[in-house]
Amino acid sequence: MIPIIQNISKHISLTHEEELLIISKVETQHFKSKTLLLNAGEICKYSYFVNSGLLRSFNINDNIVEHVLSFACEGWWIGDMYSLLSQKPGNLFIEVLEDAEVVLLSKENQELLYSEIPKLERFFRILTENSLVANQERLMDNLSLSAEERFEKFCKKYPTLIQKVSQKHIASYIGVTPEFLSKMKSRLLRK
Amino acid sequence: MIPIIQNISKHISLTHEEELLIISKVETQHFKSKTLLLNAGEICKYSYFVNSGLLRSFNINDNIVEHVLSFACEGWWIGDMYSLLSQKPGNLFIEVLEDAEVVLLSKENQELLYSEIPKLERFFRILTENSLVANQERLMDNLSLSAEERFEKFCKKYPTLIQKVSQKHIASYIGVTPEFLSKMKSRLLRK
DNA sequence: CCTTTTTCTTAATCTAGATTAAGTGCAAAA
DNA sequence: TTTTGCACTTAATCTAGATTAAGAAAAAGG
Repeated sequence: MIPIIQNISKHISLTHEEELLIISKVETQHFKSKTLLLNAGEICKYSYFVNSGLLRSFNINDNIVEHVLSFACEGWWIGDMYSLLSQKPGNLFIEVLEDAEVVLLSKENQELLYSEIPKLERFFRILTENSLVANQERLMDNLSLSAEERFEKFCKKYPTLIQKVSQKHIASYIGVTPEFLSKMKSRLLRK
Repeated sequence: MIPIIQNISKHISLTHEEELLIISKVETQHFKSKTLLLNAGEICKYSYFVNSGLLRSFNINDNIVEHVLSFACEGWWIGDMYSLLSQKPGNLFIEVLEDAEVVLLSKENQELLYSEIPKLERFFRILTENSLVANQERLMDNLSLSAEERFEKFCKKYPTLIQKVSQKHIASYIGVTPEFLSKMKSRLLRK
């Protein structure tokens, strides 16, 4: 079964015609590691659904430090929500970390699909709600937990990512320097 | 015009019957300052829409330190999204900071309204999307900006809240101690 | 009105995590 | 095979912001 249809079917049920319509409105592309799907300053045109491989979104602040907003591997959606919704230039980069097969859904087609298949409003509502819940938890964790606690939580929550993602990107995600993460790791091992 | 209908009408258009149906499914209540609408450990039953007054949601970590997740004044929605969606006990408190008139929409009625007025899926999708965008920005700001920059951004973004919200709650929202916010303020004034 | 409680300020001291710097290991290019 | 460039480690030093403490100011409550 086609992964993106499978993903959507987790929350709503689709007729065969609806499935075909959706498939006709997306395109699948392959990207090599290190490709930038989106550059800061650009307007985000697509929602991306990952069939295989690994992506990340991040920004770069005034001091030229990168901060990872999210990772996306198999079965995850990624994009620059701000830019996609407002159709203004965003601050996010989206980069391929491991050769990836990605399904692209353009904003226009997404809106077209909303009008053809109103149930999709529900699907994306639920998707966004879950994303918001995860984001709120991460925000509160950043406010109230120590770096070590955040790291341990990350390991428990995303065991598959720890294998795949380089340490410096994990450091950036949990909000510490790579040096400090390295220090924490050896401290944790010594226990 | 009824504020909650006005709010919903910002994103979708409602017939008169639909308006009446919505109104019949919500209840309006008055709460005194310091009332807790929700306690950590409880299951959140309602989405709250603020007609007047001021609320905040916050959690308390192991060290008994409070962290503000959000404020809500006139025209804003608030709730414990995690608990509301999962119907599991949450970690958020929702407290009244200024005597408030609040519209309560129960989860059951919200779902009933989704089936009666499918357009509402769209409304809450958009509401959640906007909330997610704001949350992502705040998260990235916490990762990449200094406390002073976060404070200045807060002042620009929520000029009305600065008047109403006590300094210790603003400190908690931007992620510093009240002492340090006080120090920053006098430092900024000296410039 | 006065009393009590809470918020805010100021200042000294402390620390988690940043910065800087130097070195190691390893894979890709050449 | 050498070289070049990352990713990671370790360690010394530094700093933004926390903690502690105590007084001043404001607000709440009788």
